[in-house]
Amino acid sequence: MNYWLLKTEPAECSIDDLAAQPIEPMVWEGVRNYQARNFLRQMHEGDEVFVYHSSCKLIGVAGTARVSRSVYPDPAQFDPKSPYFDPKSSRDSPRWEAVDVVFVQKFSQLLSLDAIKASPALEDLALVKKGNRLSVMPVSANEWQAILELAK
DNA sequence: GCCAACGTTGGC
DNA sequence: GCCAACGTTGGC
Repeated sequence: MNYWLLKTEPAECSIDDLAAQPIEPMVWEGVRNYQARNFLRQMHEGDEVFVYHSSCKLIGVAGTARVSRSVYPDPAQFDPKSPYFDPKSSRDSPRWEAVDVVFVQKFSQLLSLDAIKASPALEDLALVKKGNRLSVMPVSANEWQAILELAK
């Protein structure tokens, strides 16, 4: 079992949107960065993920979800109406990947980016490394536990 | 809106 | 394959 952090803009897909469909999986589409895509490829069914709200007022980890379907071609890349459409991609050789995730929990209080930065246990978290803008990144087992503790 | 820190593109 | 120009991310 592995742990991950997925960034999302809550205006697009928030922890509340996930919570609103506790049974139906959410298609995690639109990742358009090769390094992030390569992490998607390493995700397995059952892996747990932090849902991180970015580009918004309350920045931080809002809750957790679980991978319910491992990697498959991102349907949005084939859809001309989608903002994630990629004309250079084809069904024969898709460029981009998606996974499905299902809601697990919303933290009673969002764990802010400030609190994450202030935690010595999280100083190596990829999220707070200088210049890291990946929307999909790995989280170690220790970091996973540390964040859960801080979110209590 | 600013801007640092990237990633991507395309001419050469 | 180099690299300048350009685009994007995302916190502030």
